[in-house]
Amino acid sequence: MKLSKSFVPTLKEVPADAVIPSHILMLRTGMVRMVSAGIYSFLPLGYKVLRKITDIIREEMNAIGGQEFHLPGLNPKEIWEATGRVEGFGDILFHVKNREYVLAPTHEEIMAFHAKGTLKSYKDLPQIWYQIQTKFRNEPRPRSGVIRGRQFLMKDSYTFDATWEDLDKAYELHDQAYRKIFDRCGLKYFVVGASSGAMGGNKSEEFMVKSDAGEDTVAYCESCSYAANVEVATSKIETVNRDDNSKELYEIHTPDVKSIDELCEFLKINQRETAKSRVYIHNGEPLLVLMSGNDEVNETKLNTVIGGDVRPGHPEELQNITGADAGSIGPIGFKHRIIADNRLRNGNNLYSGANKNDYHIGGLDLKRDVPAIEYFDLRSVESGEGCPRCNGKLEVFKAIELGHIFKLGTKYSEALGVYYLDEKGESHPAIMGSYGIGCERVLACYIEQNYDDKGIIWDTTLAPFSIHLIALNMKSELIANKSNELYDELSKAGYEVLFDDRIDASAGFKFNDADLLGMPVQIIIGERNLKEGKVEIKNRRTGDKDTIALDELKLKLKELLQ
RNA sequence: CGGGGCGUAGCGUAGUCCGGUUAGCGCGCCUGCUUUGGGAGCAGGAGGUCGCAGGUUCGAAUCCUGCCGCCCCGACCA
Repeated sequence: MKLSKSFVPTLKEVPADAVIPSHILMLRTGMVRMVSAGIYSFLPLGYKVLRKITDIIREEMNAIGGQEFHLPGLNPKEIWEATGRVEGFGDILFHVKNREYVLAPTHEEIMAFHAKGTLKSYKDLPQIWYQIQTKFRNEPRPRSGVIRGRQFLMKDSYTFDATWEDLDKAYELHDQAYRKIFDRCGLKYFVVGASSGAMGGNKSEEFMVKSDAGEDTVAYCESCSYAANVEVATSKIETVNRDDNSKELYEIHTPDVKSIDELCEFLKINQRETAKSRVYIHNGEPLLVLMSGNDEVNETKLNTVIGGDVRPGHPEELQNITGADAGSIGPIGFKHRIIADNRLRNGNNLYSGANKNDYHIGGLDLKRDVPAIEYFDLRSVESGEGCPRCNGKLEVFKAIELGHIFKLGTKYSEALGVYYLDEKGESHPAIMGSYGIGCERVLACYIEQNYDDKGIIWDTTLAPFSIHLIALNMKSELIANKSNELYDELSKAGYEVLFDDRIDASAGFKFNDADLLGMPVQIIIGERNLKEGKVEIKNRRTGDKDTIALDELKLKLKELLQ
């Protein structure tokens, strides 16, 4: 492709609205342009890369027996009402104003609709159906460029099986296919076991990429690949001491001491000798949660453990319930349910609030003084804590979800009537699985992992072009002729070549554009070298430059672009 | 939906607090000449509903009211 005739609007300056590297670089390289919040147009260069990603996905899906569909984005609302998901999705679902249609945010319903009455016998199963289609979700806050959009491209597949064992196989096939896809795309990713949330169903795994732009926080162990969302992650930590002798309870005057840090400072003690109190309102009743030192209450874990409605108490409520303000609350004299984090189990000689402002108590023995206490895992793991599976250390960081595989079960087949007859002629709902990949996220994550201060660094697999041919001065007849000749020759040899044949762009301008666009190999045609029958070849990733004879070029390219 | 920031030419911005000529600058764009190994030089030129609507005023980018849009943090989220 000749740059002089192409629409590749690169930007020298950083657009004000872009913050994360992938967003900035996708705008600067002219891959995408925003139309509205969370709505992007893909320009030719960006679309070329997106196509390479979907081609890889398609190949790997076909390899496990997937059959590609093309489904409508516009869906009758009726079908969505059948599964209760008009309500389920709520404001996330886009509604069409002048018809009873919705814009599909995913396609379980439509796939099940097609399966109904056609997958009639166990002999028709299993099936793997997939599509690569635009989804619509009215995200309250689109962000990070293409990573969270209101309209986005997703590969979604759905499996229909007769038995749970067969579902396991379909799930396993997807698991393997996803690993191949992300490996081929050159991404560093990891896999997290997750709860399946609003999708309904049993087991699920998320394929994640570490990134500050991520929306999930995960704990990961480098040595054994343990990975879990912090909402469920556990770690190996030391529990608090239980001394041989329990002291008696005693009151301490602690003026203006509110936080655990202040208490530790005031009493010259370690935070593990303290029990922090947090008051929640659970189904209308007060609930005291005790944590060791500065450990934070993980509200997701709390919710899972006790169920129902939970919220932190308001300041006035705390005063009414305990007679004290936050910072002076404690378990002694608290007349409602008390639960504590496992770390505090059976601790004694602890310090805690006295339910009286400016007073704390010492000598607290949870076993003796709070007999009705219940222990649960309630804390969030932190970086540096021990991996629960091996002797490694956990790292806690933000991550982007690239793909998600679910064992759905029979929710949709039952709601939409996808039943088959088994060998005995008995009717059963088909057992479904659902598997998604965010295609633009693959692109954005690749860039997040492969850039430098000059621009993007493409590997050959996803690169829009493998060779960036730079003719330094197109007004020189020698250069113009030779570079055009090379362009034809390399194109015929099967290389995808981006030819910077712009007549008025200066050398430096072309170099910087080439580094920004980031094709794996640059071939630089300059007058000096050319007069000696030589060209320069540059490896974008390493920055290595070689001046080589023209007749060595093909060999060198083979070496660099294998 | 809560908090914060922003909206001036294609992009990046100054001016806004404290109202007063023709709204300034850099990049980009157009024309001509020169230049071509790391974002060229000179000369000339085009391009603006100052987000929108209303108000105050002799006079509004600037002050007031309402609305819209965009970014960030939080809440929410396959």
